[in-house]
Amino acid sequence: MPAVSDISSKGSLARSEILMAARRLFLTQGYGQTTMRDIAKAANSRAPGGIYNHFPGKEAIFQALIQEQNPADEILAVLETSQGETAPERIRNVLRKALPLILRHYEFVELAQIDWREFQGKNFNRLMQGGILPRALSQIERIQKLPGLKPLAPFALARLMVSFILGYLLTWRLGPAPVISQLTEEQWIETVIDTLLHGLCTDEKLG
Amino acid sequence: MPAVSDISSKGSLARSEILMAARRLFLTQGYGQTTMRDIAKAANSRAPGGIYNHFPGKEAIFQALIQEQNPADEILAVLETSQGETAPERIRNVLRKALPLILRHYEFVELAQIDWREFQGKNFNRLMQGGILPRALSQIERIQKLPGLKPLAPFALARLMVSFILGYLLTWRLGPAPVISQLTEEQWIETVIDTLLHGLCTDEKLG
DNA sequence: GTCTATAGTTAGATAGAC
DNA sequence: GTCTATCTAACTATAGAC
Repeated sequence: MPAVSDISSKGSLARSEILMAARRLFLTQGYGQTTMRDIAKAANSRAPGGIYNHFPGKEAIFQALIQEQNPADEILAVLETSQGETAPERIRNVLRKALPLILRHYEFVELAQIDWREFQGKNFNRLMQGGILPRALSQIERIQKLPGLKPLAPFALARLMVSFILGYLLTWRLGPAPVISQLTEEQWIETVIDTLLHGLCTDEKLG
Repeated sequence: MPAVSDISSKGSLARSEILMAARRLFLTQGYGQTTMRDIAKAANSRAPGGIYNHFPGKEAIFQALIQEQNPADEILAVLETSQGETAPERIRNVLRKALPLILRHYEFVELAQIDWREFQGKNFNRLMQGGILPRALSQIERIQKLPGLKPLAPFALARLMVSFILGYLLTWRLGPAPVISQLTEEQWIETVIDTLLHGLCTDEKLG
């Protein structure tokens, strides 16, 4: 039996079947509406009791999803390997890779939302405390010091970039189809990046 | 006894006490963790059974919160009364009013989030179907036709503005204190609006 | 219209055979 | 490590006195 604290024990087939079934149900039905019986049945019709050989309880299943199925490494890799001599080039290159990447991991955004509503963001914050947040912030601060940007307050670029990414994700998910289908995903991404870098206005300053 | 479908029956003191107590608990503990007993106790130590004189069940309390405590009218008023000859002026005027307004109603954003996770956005969508979404979209489309903007796809301004607003709200709520406290709320708002209108880059085009 | 008391259900979790 | 069977606790909702 894998010990509760044995994070590395992902080898068990049953364990990952339970995780996958729970993930699907949490995302489609919500956490509160999903019972241990639901999870057991969805994980190859197991017995509910058997789940407790792998997880001490329902919340532990959710915690494992946040800890083990997050895209943090991929996103940090994009930030830390981005190319470009000027800040605008770097920002464009980062967002061109990061936006589609996060879109592909949109389900994790929804898990984070569940964590926020059900557990006050406890599990997501714990994940961030593991060094992810400072690593990301310091990378963005480095970009902010490159040439090509207007003067900005400390961390302003970080907030604006995160703000853009979140706004893009949520409007992608929530926006009514007639709006979203106006452009392809690639076209929307270029539009968003152009707006962040150069704004909406024509060059003759009016506003 | 107020009929279940009698939307106008907000006169009852007990009813609004129940709504306020439920709202507070849903926001702090989450919907799933809040029981009818909790709500009854928080609403002046009522008996749980008494709640059923005012609402047919727990979900009906939540529905009433979404339907009756949304800031849609105020936001539409900002859109529909905004001044300015050019698009950039209108955008700046709208966002200067709308961002602080929505920030003051941030709790409603959280209620919408609960609706999204617990009820697949059913109640929020029902609210939008009542004419709010088309009214807002048509106002933004009118702004997009004013002079001063680069050419944009249909609805692109709408998506970008909503995206900006959502990103601003969420980073305000989720951002770590060291980042958010760099500027005052007014300064952040001006920074966000300037970025949306004119971009992050210096005027010599580099990116 | 509000209370007490409770019915009826279902949840998370456990025990012990295999 | 998985099963069956079951425990205990908590839930929503109802019935009926006042």
